[in-house]
Amino acid sequence: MADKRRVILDAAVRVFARDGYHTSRVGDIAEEAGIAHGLLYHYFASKDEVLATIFRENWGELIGAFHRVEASGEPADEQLRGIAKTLLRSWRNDADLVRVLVREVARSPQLQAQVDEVGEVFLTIQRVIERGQADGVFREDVDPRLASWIVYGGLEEILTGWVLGQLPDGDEEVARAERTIIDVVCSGLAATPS
Amino acid sequence: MADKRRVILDAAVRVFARDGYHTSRVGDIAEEAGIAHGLLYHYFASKDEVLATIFRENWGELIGAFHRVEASGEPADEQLRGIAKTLLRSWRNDADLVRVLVREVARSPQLQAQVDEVGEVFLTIQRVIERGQADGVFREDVDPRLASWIVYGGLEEILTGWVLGQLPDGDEEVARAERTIIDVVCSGLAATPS
DNA sequence: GAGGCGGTTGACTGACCGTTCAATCGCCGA
DNA sequence: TCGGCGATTGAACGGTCAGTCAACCGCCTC
Repeated sequence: MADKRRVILDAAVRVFARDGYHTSRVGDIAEEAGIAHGLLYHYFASKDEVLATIFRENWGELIGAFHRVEASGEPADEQLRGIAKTLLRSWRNDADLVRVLVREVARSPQLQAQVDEVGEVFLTIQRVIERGQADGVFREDVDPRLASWIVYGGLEEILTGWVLGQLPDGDEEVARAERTIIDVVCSGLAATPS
Repeated sequence: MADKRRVILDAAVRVFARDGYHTSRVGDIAEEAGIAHGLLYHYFASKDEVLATIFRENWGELIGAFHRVEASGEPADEQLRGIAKTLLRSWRNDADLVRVLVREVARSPQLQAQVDEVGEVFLTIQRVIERGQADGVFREDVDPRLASWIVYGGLEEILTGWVLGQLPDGDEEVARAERTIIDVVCSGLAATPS
C-alpha cells in the first residue's frame, strides 16, 4: 500500500539504470513497478516527466547536502572533503540512482531547465574554493570557476568508474577514493607557504 | 566528388552534435549530407554503425596522440601537460566531434566493445603517473589508477563545460584551462621534498 | 549505341512504442 | 445494499522511423 507514485519512480530508476532512458519502454517501467502501463499516466504526464521528477527530487537533495556542508563553518579543505564524501557515498546508498543521474542527466540533450540546478553544484564548490583562497588555505593563482569544474569532474569520473564497473567499489575502495581525491585536490590547491 | 563516406560521417557528426544520437533520424543525417537516406545504407549497415565508426576512427587517433606523448621521453609532468594539451585543444579543432564523443560515447549504453579502447586512454595516463612515481617526480602514496581517473575526469569536465556553453572557450581560456589543470594536478601529485 | 554496372533515389514496409480512453474494479460512506 | 468515485486495466490508436528494394541514372567500355 506504499505510495504508488514512489513505487513507479523507484521502478523507473531501476529500469533507466539498467537500460538507459531512451531504450527503456514505458511498459518496462510499469512491469517493474507491477502495474499496468496505463496507470503510469495517472501519476505522470509523460515518460519525460518521470525522468525530470527523478532528477528534480534527488538533485535537490544533493544541493541541500552541499549547502549544509557549506554552512558548517569548517575550513575550506574540510568542506571539500565533506562534498566529496556526500557525492561518493551516494554510490553506496543508491547505485542505480547515481547511474541514472550520471548517465542521463548530467549531459542530457535539452537541459535548459536543469542548467540552473546543475550549475548550483558547481557554484557551491566554487564558493568553497574562493573562501579557501580568502582564508589563505588555498593558492590564489587558480581560477576558482575552472577549479570547481576540475574538482567536480574528478569526483564524477570516479562515480563513472564505478557505474561502468571499471573501478573497484567496495567500502574500502570508496573510502580510499575519498582520501585520494581530497589528497590530490587539496595539495594541488594548497597555498604555497611563502 | 569527395568521398561520400566521409561526407556522411561528417554530416552525422554535425547532426549528432546538434540533436544527440537517439533523437536524430537517419533522414536528418542524409539531408545534412545532401543525399537520399537510402544511400546511407550503401555505405553503412545501420545508424549504429555510423556512430561506432565515428568513435573508432577518432578515438583511435586520440590514443595514437597519447602514445606519442608517452614515447617522447619527457618527464612525467611534461607528459601530463602534453596529454592535457591534446585533449583540450581538440575542442578548438573540432567542437562537434568532441560534443559527440563526450556526450554519446564516453558513457554509452552497451559499450562492451568500446571498453578496451576507452580504457587505453586511462591506462596511458596511469602509466605516465606510475613512471612519475618511479622517477621521484610524483608522490607514491597515491593509487595511480584512481589518480588517472581523477585527471581524466578533470579534463573531460572542462570539455563538458565548453560543450554545454557553461565555460568560456576562447583561445585565451583554453590556454588557461590547460595551465590550471596541470598546475593543480601536478602540484597535487608532486613528491613532497622530504 | 548497346550493354553493364556502381551509385543513387525515395516510396514503402513493418515494427515499435508513447499515449489515450472506455470499461472495470474495489473500497467506503450512507 | 447501493451508489459513487478514485484507482486500475489493457486493447487500440497514431505517429514515427530504421531499414528495404525495385527502379533509375549516368558514366564507361567495347
